[in-house]
Order: sequence, then C-alpha cells, then structure tokens
Amino acid sequence: MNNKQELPWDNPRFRNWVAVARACHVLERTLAVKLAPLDLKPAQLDVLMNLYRHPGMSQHDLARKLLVGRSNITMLLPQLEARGLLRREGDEKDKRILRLTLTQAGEALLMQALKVHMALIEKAMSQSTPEQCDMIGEQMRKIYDVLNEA
Amino acid sequence: MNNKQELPWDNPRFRNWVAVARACHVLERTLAVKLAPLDLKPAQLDVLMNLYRHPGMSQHDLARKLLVGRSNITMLLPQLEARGLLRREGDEKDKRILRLTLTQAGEALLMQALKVHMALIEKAMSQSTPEQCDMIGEQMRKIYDVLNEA
DNA sequence: TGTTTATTGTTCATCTTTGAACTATTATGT
DNA sequence: ACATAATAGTTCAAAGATGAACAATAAACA
Repeated sequence: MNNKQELPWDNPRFRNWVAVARACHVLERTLAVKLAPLDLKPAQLDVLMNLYRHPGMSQHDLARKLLVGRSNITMLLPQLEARGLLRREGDEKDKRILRLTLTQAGEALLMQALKVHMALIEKAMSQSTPEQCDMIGEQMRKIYDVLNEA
Repeated sequence: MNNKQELPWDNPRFRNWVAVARACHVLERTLAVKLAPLDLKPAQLDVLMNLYRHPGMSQHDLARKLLVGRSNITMLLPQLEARGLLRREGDEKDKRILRLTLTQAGEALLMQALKVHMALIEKAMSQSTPEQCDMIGEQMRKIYDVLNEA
C-alpha cells in the first residue's frame, strides 16, 4: 500500500493558506496589544466599527456582520453601553428589535482606535504593491463568498 | 476643524485586510463544522499537524508554533493524550521537557482530518490562479515576519 | 562549588465564546 | 380570528484561551 495520499504540505494552496491564517493570527494578537492602552479589545473595536458604518442596526444584524452568535453580542454590548460608548433603543415598529448607535464618546474612541488599527495594517500591507494588495483583497472576498453560500 | 482623518474605509489597504480577516474567520468556522464528525476542533488539528511534521517537539516549541500560550497547550494535550492520539515522554537529558509524538491512531485521525481540511482549502483557493495563490502566500509570510520581529 | 538566573510545564482565577433553552413579539397560513 | 411559524434578544452552563504565580530543573557565573 504505497498509494499514500498527497501530503498537504506539498500542496501550494495548502501552504499558502496556512501562511494566510498565521498572518491573520499574529496581526490579531498584535492589535490586541496595541489596543490595550485604550482599554479596548479587537472584538469591541469590530462592534464600534460596524455601528459607525451602519448606525441603527440591530443586534441580530451586528452578529451576522461579525460572524458570531447573537448571545455573544448580548454579552458584549453591556460593557460598551456602561462606558457610554453606544446606545440601545427599542425599535418603535418592531418591539423585538434593539437599534444600536454610537455616542459621541464612542465615535471619539473609535477614531483613536482606528489610528492604531490603520498603523498596524499599513505596516503589514506596506510590504505589497497596491496591485498586489488589491488582488489579495479581491481573492479573499471571493473566498468569503464561496464559503458563505455553500 | 475640517481636517478629519482619512477614514480607513477609503483606504485600500484597510479594506483589503478586512477581507483577509473575514475570509480567515469564515474558513475557520467552516472547518470547525466539517471537523465535528471526527470529534476534532481546529486547534486540536493544529496540534496533530505540528506533531506530525516535528515529532518529539516540546510543549514550549509547540506553543510557539501555534502562537498560543504554554498554558493553553497544557490544557489542550490531556484530551488528545487520553484519546490515545499522542504520547508525552520526558526527555532523558533535560527533565523539564516533555517530548510529544503522535501515536498510530493519531496519525490515522490526522490523515482523515487533513482530507477535510484540504478539501476546504481547495474549494476556497481554487478561485485563484497558481500564480496569484503563490503571491498571496509570499505576501502573508512577509507580514508574519514583519509583525513578529517588531 | 554555590548562588543566581532562565526555562519548562502546571495550576488557577478570569475573561471570552458558544449553543441550547427560554421569553416576548411579529409573521404566516387556514 | 386563531393557531402555528419564525424572529430578536436574553440567560445560563460548558468549553476555550489567557496571563500571572508557582515548582522543578538546568544554565550561567562568581
């Protein structure tokens, strides 16, 4: 029985994807360290970013955007609300829904955090030419689509 | 005061990195689902993969490879050891070190899991040409290096 | 040799994430 | 209208990850 399956490490796609995953992991960890002075975690920054771009969105929609469960959002928001970074207001037409919006303090903190985040991404992506960078983004969006519809 | 900082969403590097992070996230989640029938989680698969490639490595080295803390490894291994997938044997020269090796059962399960993992990565990366795929891997390895040395 | 420093792995408290069960509300179908 | 489905958010218990403090061992060095 010598028909051993081809080992993944000999497969370029496999090796290259592993590189993607590792880069993601290390950037996430680095971001966590750099955000610590703002008393903000990557997951919380994701919340603020999405509320900035989509004011008034529901917790359900936020959970889908962040690719996490609804309960995760429920656990995450009270901390941010208690710090006065966002508001939760019941929708008038549909009493099940809570609409989320950033406060001014939330926006202000977001801007500070974005500087940190941007600087880190600049540092990472400055290795690539703009064309390479765009191509990477394009391929990654394809991957996202392929895995989400299936 | 109209000198508002450039918003990250207008920045290609930012947008493209967000795509990378999202692709990573969704692939990880999908992998978790597909591995469930084998009663294996992505983190556990990472352990098996590394032990296959580096038999006899220490827990400390494994933690560094996986970009996690040593205590994480301590919590992770007993489950796998109890399932007979790996062995932990004390180094004879240095009594602090535990050497890790896969058992035959561990290798067998790894091979099954790798089929699942490979199929998923193939599906994701088949969107890209080999040249694009290699370029992505190359850039990601650069990112990893840049963030790790700094 | 003897003392100090580093390293390996563990323990433990804490925080995060997850999914299933639950309540309240709205939508659907007869 | 009425019963049934579906949806939004919460609760809770279990699992995972993290980092600081610790014990055992090895290394460095006076």
